[in-house]
Amino acid sequence: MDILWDSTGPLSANELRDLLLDPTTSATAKKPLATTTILTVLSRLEIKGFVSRDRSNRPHVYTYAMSRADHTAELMHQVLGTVPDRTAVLARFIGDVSPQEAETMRQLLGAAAAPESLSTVQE
Amino acid sequence: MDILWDSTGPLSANELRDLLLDPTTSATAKKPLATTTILTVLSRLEIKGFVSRDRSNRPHVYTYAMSRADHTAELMHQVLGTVPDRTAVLARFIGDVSPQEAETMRQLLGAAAAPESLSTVQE
DNA sequence: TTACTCTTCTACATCGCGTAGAAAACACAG
DNA sequence: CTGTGTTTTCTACGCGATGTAGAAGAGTAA
Repeated sequence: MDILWDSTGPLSANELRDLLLDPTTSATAKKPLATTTILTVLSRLEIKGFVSRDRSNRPHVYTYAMSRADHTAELMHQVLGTVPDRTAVLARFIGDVSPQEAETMRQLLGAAAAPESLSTVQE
Repeated sequence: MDILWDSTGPLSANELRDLLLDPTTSATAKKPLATTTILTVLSRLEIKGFVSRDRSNRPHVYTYAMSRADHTAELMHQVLGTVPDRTAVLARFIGDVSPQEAETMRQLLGAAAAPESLSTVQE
């Protein structure tokens, strides 16, 4: 569901529907969906704050409210937030990342060492 | 649901039921649940591999199959696995942890630097 | 064998989600 | 203005997961 959307930019329901048929943009080749289906889904996503829509022009165009990376990171934080012992979880988590990713994280952490430089890079 | 369980050790359904009433052990003060309810839930959790049960003695006792920390960490990995650009997500994720936690992670990463020392500490 | 405890089976309501039809709201050509 | 095609909203259905529990079956100690 989110998968469909998380890839592209501002789109109308019909454009989105077409993209879903296109194997180039949609990994899992889908069967055609009714436009209303798309609309419904988008509405629900809007309610949940995952997408924002521009109502000014008739074919409303929708945009994600949060980049996929942001959203996923938030999810991870949420998951992490469900436990009392965050450190233990982080230990397990880190124990399971690939060496490359560990390196990546080390760098990221090094960079964000000072609380001042919290300006996360916008992609 | 998991919340109820994730706190304690090997328990029987009835013990668990009682614990759920006890505000000491259960954060959100609940209303009494039927024992069968507990059993049902435990069975379902067993099917999903979240708990294991000892059938040898009559009041079967149940234990979590995975520590909460492990489970949560796994969840986080799962979430992370849903995206193509893991680095971006990690960047956001790390950008949002508290300085203390960042420090913790730095240490954890330092420790696990060499691929040999993958022996995650068992709690 | 009985009486009591524990477990399994079955069931029902609710919820989120994927899907879409019917109807309402629009917008533009005549 | 009015019809006609497009877009959006309302409503709905099926499905699977989940919370809840009663009825019935299995075990066990007396």
